[in-house]
Amino acid sequence: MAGTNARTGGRVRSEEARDAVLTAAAELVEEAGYGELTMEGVAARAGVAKSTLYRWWKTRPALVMDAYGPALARRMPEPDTGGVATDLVAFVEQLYRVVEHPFRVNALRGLMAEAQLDPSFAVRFEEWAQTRRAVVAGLLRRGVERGELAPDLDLEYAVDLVFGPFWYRLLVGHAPLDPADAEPHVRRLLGGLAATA
Amino acid sequence: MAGTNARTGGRVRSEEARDAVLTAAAELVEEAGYGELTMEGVAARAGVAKSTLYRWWKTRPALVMDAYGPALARRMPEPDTGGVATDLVAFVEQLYRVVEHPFRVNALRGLMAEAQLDPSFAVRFEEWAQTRRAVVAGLLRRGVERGELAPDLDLEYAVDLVFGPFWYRLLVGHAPLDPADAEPHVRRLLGGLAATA
Amino acid sequence: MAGTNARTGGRVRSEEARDAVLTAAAELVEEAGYGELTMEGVAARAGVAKSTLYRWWKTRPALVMDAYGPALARRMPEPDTGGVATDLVAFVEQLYRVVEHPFRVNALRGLMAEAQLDPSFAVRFEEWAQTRRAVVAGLLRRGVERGELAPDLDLEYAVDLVFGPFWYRLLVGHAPLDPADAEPHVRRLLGGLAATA
Amino acid sequence: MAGTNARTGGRVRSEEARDAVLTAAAELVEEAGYGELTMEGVAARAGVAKSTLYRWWKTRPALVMDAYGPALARRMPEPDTGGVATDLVAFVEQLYRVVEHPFRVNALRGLMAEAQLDPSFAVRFEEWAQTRRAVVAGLLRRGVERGELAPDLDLEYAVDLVFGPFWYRLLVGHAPLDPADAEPHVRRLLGGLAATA
DNA sequence: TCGTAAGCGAGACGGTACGTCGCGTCTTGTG
DNA sequence: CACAAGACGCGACGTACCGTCTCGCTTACGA
Repeated sequence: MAGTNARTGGRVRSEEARDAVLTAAAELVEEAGYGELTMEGVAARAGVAKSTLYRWWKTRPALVMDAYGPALARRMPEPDTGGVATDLVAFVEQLYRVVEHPFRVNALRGLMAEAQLDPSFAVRFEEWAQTRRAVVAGLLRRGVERGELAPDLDLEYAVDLVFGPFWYRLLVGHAPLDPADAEPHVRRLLGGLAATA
Repeated sequence: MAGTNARTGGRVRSEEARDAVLTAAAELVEEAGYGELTMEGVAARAGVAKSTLYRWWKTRPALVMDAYGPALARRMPEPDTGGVATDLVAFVEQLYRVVEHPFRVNALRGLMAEAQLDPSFAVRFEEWAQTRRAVVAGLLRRGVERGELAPDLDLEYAVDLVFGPFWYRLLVGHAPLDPADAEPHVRRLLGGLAATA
Repeated sequence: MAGTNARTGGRVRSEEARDAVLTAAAELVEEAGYGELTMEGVAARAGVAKSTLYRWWKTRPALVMDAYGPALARRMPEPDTGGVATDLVAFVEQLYRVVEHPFRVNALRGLMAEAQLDPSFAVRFEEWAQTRRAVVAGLLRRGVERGELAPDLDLEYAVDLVFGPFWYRLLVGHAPLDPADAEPHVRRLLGGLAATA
Repeated sequence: MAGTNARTGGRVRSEEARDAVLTAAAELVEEAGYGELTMEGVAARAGVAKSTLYRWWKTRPALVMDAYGPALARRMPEPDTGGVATDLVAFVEQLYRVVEHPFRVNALRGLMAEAQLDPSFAVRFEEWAQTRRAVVAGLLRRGVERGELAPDLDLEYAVDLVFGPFWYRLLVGHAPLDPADAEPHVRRLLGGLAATA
């Protein structure tokens, strides 16, 4: 009665195969980079038929999303320390800490690239990005409610000010991302660029 | 004396072929998007041999860079109105105006994607990005000198605050870019997020 | 006591499924030709599980054999009119009449093809062919006994002279098979090619 | 001016590759049989790219036709000894001699099978068969002109009487083909089945 | 003015990966 | 047991582009 999906008959999906695929995909991204990852290669390393791959993951980015998405999302706590400054610093520090896992950086960059090249994937990618944005948006909203932030704040743009520079550095590589910069960056963000004197 | 490189004969490069290629590349990006652009396709449309293509452009992004680079770089004046606020608004407005040329957006996104997938191109792309960053950096530096901006400003990060959100919106597509937003965005940037009361 | 084979329970075979499969197979041969028939396709059209198919028919030709074998064998009376000429004409006419059922032609050609590609099926196919040869052989043997045919007749080759041209036309398609040709063909066969004058 | 095909530019076709492919195809038919031959396998053995294979041979039978056609055609002399009996015996003997090359038998059977399964190939196959039929038809026509054969001879059917039993035995395998049988077979063909007494 | 040294279109070449299809086997229910 | 469902490993399919490589032809310079 309360059955979620009404399967009747049919061999059950092999968790073994699923795990092997996700592991293989993760390993290949780590070793050779997202650009070098091929469906063929994943299937071979996982000891799995290509048809099985395509049965469950229609495209390459969908696969990597599944292999990396959880790992990437896990590291996304919603800090709630009572002050927007400390909340933001905590979040941004965690954000910048991705550089401590170069292969995750690789995956992130690859997924972002794919989203540019494949419109159908772009949709899924944006959805994922929205889940991350929601965290920061919530955090900022609390700051507004507490009167810590400008009441006329454009939340959308404010969130962009957090993620934008992060992605920009990640993608262009002109400057390093350093967790130690989280605090000064947030301070600047809150205080603005203009001279206070 | 005049010729620096010591050519001693040989057919001269065909400007006709060069133009046909760049036109074809631009058209293909416009019509089908950067992701669909292939060297094979460009050669076919341009009525040019593949060997000619590869003689002058080693890779796909190098080609698109040539086809769009000028257009992308041209519209990047260094405003100098005497005030950092007006300078910034002028620049950012111009920046956001790229959305009025959807195919340029397409090209920008494609080049960014390629930079993620092809490390050797990443270098060229970063160089190009630096030329754009230099404009903003100069503009901000003048602001500091004039005492309009905080004297301890981290120029690098400040530039990221201008370009970061721009690219982030361009790439993720969660929110539109609107030249009309240039002024409020800059105002927020200068004033910071914190409540002024 | 009544049952010869000692089945001790278990669901009984579904005649419904059997019929659905044979019908589907026949239809597919008719519609798309033997070459396009697949086990997968038959199962799908019959609304039957692949496992059921394989339980009862090991191979594609075995299936088609079951679907068409009866129809092909049925119309093969052993005429016995008292004269070899009339017997032969009756048989050959009946043989040529297969062209009135194009899908049976299709099945015959497909089975012949399969016999060339699958050695294990070739055995079954030859057995089937032998049952048909036996009819003609018997008919001819009676002719020899009655003194109508050459006493030193090579029966094997004589039978080949009946079936050979039939199959050859069926398979190569260079000339039509026409039941009306049965009589002249038999006359020529009996009289030989050499001038009688 | 008299140029047969007006090629202008383009790398010339590699005879090396062509030969490697035809050799590989021939070897594979010999070793494993026509049914086991795959485009993939031929390409691998020939050390040639699959794309090269498909560039020149659209289908598997087209390839085997090219690999075996010449060999099969070479052995097809047009005997002209002055008498239809000796002409026929010479031809038929040569025909039956194919059994001395089991792999050619394999190829012939495979091609015949393919012609049944692939309508588009059937056309090419019939054309090839016609070239062989023409030889026998010519031979018989001379016999008619010389008064050796019945003047009202149905040439088409007469040719079928030569090839039909040959193919029938080749395909069904119920009886061996023996070059030594050529003479008696032809004798029977000319004299007919009916008792001469 | 003529030879040499490019550039050019054409297009074949060896490759790699693509995404699909059908195979025959298997593992689940349920009847 | 039979059966529907359907996932699985497998192998070949035919296609698309890749980047490289001959070809024969066409320019332009400079000796």
